[in-house]
Amino acid sequence: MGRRKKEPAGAHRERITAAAEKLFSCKGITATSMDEIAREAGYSKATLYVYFQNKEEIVGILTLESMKKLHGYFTAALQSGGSIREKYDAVCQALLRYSEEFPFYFQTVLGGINIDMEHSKCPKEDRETFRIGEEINLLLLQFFKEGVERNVFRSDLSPLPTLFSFWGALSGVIQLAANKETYILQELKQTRKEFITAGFDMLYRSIAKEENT
Amino acid sequence: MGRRKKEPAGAHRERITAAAEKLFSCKGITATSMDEIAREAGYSKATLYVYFQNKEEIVGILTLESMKKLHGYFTAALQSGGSIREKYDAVCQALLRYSEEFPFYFQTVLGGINIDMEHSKCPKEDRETFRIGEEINLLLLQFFKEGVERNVFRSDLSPLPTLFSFWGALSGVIQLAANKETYILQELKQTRKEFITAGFDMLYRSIAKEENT
Amino acid sequence: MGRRKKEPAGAHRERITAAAEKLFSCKGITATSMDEIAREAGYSKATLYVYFQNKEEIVGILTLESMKKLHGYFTAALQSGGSIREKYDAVCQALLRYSEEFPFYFQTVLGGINIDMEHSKCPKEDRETFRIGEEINLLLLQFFKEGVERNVFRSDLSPLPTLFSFWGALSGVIQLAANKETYILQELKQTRKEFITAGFDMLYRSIAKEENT
Amino acid sequence: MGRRKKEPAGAHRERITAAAEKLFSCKGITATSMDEIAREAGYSKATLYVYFQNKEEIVGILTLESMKKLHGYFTAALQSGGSIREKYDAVCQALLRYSEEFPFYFQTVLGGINIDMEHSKCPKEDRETFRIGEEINLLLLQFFKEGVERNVFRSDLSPLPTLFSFWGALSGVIQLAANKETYILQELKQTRKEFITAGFDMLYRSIAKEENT
DNA sequence: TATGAATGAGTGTTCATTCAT
DNA sequence: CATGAATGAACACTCATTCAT
Repeated sequence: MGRRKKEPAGAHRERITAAAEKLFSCKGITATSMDEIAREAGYSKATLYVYFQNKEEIVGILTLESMKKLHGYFTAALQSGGSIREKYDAVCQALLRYSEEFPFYFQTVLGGINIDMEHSKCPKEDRETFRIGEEINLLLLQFFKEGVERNVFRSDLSPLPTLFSFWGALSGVIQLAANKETYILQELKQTRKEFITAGFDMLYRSIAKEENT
Repeated sequence: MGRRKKEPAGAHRERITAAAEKLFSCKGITATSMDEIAREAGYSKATLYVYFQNKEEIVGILTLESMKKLHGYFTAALQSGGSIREKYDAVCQALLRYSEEFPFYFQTVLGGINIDMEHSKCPKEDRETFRIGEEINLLLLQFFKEGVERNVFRSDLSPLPTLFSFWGALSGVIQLAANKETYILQELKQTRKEFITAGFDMLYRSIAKEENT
Repeated sequence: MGRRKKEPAGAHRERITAAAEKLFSCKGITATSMDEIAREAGYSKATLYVYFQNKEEIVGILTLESMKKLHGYFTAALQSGGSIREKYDAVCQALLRYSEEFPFYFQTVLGGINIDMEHSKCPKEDRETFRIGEEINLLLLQFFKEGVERNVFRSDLSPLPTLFSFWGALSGVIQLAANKETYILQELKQTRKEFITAGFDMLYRSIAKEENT
Repeated sequence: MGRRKKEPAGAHRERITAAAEKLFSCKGITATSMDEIAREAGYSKATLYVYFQNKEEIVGILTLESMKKLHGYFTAALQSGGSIREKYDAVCQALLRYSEEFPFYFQTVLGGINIDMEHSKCPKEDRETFRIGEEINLLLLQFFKEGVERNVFRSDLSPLPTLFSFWGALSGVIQLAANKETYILQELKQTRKEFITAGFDMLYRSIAKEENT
């Protein structure tokens, strides 16, 4: 009868999420079946349902984890003392790194996080993901405002819309670079990294004051 | 029951692709079944396979069609006499319009068109899609060069990489605006159109000469 | 085999059967999983199999227990001194009470108890259930005979078949009342109890002598 | 396996419902899987879903069909000119016959038909089943009233509640007879039919005027 | 040409049960 | 004794695709 304390969620959950993450990265989320995750993790399919309620929960947990990492990357990028421009580069690199580590959540994060996230019905992982997303927005917003105060970023832009537009643009460049890597290499004679770096550079002008470009 | 009159096979194909397009736009490509397409088009499911090898071919054809339309939109946008800025706006609106009319091909076009497109194995529709994509690139490249020549666009940017980066950025803004419409409305107090227009504006600075912003 | 010096294993079994009974009453037998029983009882799922061979055994034990209760109810109903009619009412109320306390065993008891009950293969609980069922039959049979002797019940009916028919009829009325409670309320403007009481009344005439109705 | 030739529309549906009915009768509805129905009908499982939306639809159709038959049996029983008593017997036999042909719908009909049947959401088969059930009620109600008018049935009973009680009692006798057939044979030395007939007889007294018993 | 008929290979999910520790 | 871990077998349902006619 002695109730056990909540154990630090088992190594099983991690093995399973690791397998799922691997497959999701390769083939995408919907194209990955629970059967495949089970096989990859070395369990039977039924075992997955011992540790997770359903596929959605696995996806949700992985999305949350990725979001936490992204938050960490951004925090690190912005805490590094340095010029606004240096921080800008660090932020861009942070998002790039994230997109490489979590290609499919990158899409989800770009695309899917929706309205009622903070409201009732959805699983707590998703709500937490949303909350961290909001924190990230705040982080970047403060950075933008700092840039404006330091006279580096343009002061005629309203911060929040700019932040969102910029986020979209940055993600778009990264996504395109990922999707057309070979094409870029062949036609532009550039590596993906070179291409993206040039893209980040280009986008910098859209928010920087003229004298700082 | 109703045997059709003899019609050019093309008419059947068009009826089918029209039905498919309608459904794809509403529910997405993977969420649309061949059954539904057949019902919508007024044919039996088996008939679809008389006119198309498989679902992929239908998607490919529709992608090609959408690409042709995009080409048309861009051509029109650039032929309209006007300032570079006016053409810039027209080009942006063209892409926006395309993204609204063909939300799912927009993603495909952004994301999926791949390496061996010009090579052997893939269906000729996909190759044609690729070819028109190349033409679009050319179109936009000429516009960019014209802008540079007219001293409106920056001359320190290498044209082709800039074109691609910009394409990615633009698409990213449009995509984000579509995905987060409600969020934007609630948090930014902006309609999607307002948000996107501001985004296009912002991005203009990334390629325009300082004195022209 | 004197080996139960320590914790009475019976206590565990009781906790488990109590949990099972609670859930069976709420959701039905098949809709209740071993997982839920274990959770409700505060044990691990595997532990259930320490104390019970399988789910069937739990059901069997609970059925037996319910049968014992029914036996008790009938005994009490018949021991209360009183007229035949009063005892009749008490017996009916006893069955009604049982059907309310054990809705699912009621169905089992009505429906399922079968042929080879007294023979070899089936678990001893089921055999015991059967035996008590027989005792109940005896009890009711004596009551019927008493009624005949006292000139209250008709003497032209052969006791055993009448008993069974009557048992079926009574159960049928109770069952229908339970299943159509809402319907009865809406169409008949009667509560379930009122309906059932009237039903018991009606059925009384089928066995009572004319001058006693 | 082998492909079928063209057949009159609905032949497939009939083959499938026939197979389903057979299995439902043997093993019960929930214990019968779509796989088994398919095998029994000589189709693949997927084929079932060509002809029926889901398992529920099959059940619903079969329930409706059985209800129609029951309605027919009752109508025939009541149209046969004859005394009230003769009609009474015919009605009882009709229900008995129904219970033999459709043992599981018998249970459903006894038990499950519920409140909102006539309302919005449920499939049209279920609504139709409900409607026919209502018609049956009317039929039997008229019969009861006729019996009262002809001074054969007791006039002190309110018709509708009596009808329902009686329906429950009758069904209960039939059900018990079906479930305990062997037991009855062994202990009562009666065939099921004999037992049931005696039961019907017994129940007749519960509604008949004394002088008519 | 057009289709009615049919299905293999999945999909996520559930659950009673086993067994090493 | 108790359980954490694991699973085989089943479930209802889906869908792109095939083929005889």
